[in-house]
Amino acid sequence: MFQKIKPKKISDEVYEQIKSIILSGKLKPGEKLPPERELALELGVSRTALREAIQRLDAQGFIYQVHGGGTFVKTITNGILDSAIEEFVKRDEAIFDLMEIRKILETWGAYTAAQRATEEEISNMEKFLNEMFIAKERGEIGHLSDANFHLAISHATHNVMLIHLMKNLFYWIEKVSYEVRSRMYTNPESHADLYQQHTDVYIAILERNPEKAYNKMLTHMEYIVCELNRIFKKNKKI
Amino acid sequence: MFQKIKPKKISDEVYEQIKSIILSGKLKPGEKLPPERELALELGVSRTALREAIQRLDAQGFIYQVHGGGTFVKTITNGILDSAIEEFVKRDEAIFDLMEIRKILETWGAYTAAQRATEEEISNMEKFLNEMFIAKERGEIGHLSDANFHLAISHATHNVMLIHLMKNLFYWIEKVSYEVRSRMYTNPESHADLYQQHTDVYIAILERNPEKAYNKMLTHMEYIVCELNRIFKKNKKI
DNA sequence: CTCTGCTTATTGGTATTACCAAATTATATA
DNA sequence: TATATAATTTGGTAATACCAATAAGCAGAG
Repeated sequence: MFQKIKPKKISDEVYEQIKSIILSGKLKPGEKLPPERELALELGVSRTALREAIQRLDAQGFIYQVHGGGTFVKTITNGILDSAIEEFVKRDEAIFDLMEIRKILETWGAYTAAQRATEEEISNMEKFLNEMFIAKERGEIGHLSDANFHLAISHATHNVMLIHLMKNLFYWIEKVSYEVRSRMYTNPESHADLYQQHTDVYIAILERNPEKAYNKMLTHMEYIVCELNRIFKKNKKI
Repeated sequence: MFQKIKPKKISDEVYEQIKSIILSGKLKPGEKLPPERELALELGVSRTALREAIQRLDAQGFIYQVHGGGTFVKTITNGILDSAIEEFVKRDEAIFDLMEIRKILETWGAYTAAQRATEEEISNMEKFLNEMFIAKERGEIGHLSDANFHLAISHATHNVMLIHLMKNLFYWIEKVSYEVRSRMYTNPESHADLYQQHTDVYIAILERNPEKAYNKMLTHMEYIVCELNRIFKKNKKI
């Protein structure tokens, strides 16, 4: 009934106004904003509050500033700059933290999928497995099918939290798959190894063998971590 | 041959330093940064330059500020969990899916904490364990200490992603603890059982026994799920 | 007329000081 | 022990000053 009142900072209001003007097209990419001192007067605020708004606009990729030159609207084709989670996952170290999380979630996921998967869900896994095979034969990377295969397994757990988690992590799962797969692009044997590992997981789920599914997924995850260690030339405790 | 020289603003350097500290896990979600005047002195910059850095960190989702209260590290994994959390809000039963995920994350967490915990982290766990004891003696519910104890274990894994995820889930962990504990409020024996389970986990970590820590946490989690089943009078596949 | 170098003006970046306002903590009182 | 009040802490904004990078204007040489 009652909404919590969140008082707005002056710099927040300035930020919203300038952002709105940019997004509406009134200020176009490359165009210059009025000089800070002038704009502050126009808005009826101090340079401090204006600059704080401008820092936020800068951080999110709307504008850029040239010392002594002026403040300009950025072209938005580059998109908004990375959020905190994107900055976080971008780092090599975070990939290993993510792999630790994935290992525990996805081994359990395989175990539980072997118990709970419907025929349709198993078919869905097979579909992505087939796509990986085709990609292998064609010399394609196949990272999208790989990530989708893992997502299909999480669906088969019927755990809505895991499904949401895996869906939201999908972009980074795909990225990891890409990193690993593009390195073994030229090595058909590794490609075949990877395909075999996914097949082993699939067969264990098909056989309704939870322990086997768990172990096969564990083997796969550890293989990925090894490859990542090789790629990043790092040693991380797992 | 020649690289374009991009001079760094002071506020950019401040931003990079604070960001790095957060991403590395040295500052954990919910933790407070030093007050601005103090931090500016420490960094040897003006409050103006510091605040400009802080606005950028805020804009990207690393930190948040409370007027009169302080500057705090934000949970970075909000985007990963928001849609899953919406499920709990909609359906009470979804809490069982959360418990499944907690079971696997926290058993691994206990295992890994037993391997990696520093003395300070173990002390921190003990602090919350003591608070639970005092709550038990005083006939208080003690759900906040309970949830903090679990969070402290996740801190000891040194997995930054898990730390943020567990902090995101803190409210729900606390809520589960409250539901379970307030039912056994009048039953001193159950209260003692719960305290004992937490103590067992703590001792296993103190003893640096990963397998034992894992098993004690598993026992604890299964106990909680049983209690929740009783409370919800529901039968859910585990 | 064009190019180069120098000077001046403009504009972003930071520092300092002061004060306001919201939250937190400490203290006094019922 | 609980509540109300006062004091302190801490973020938010304003004003002023000055530094530093860029842009624009101008003079002189070729």
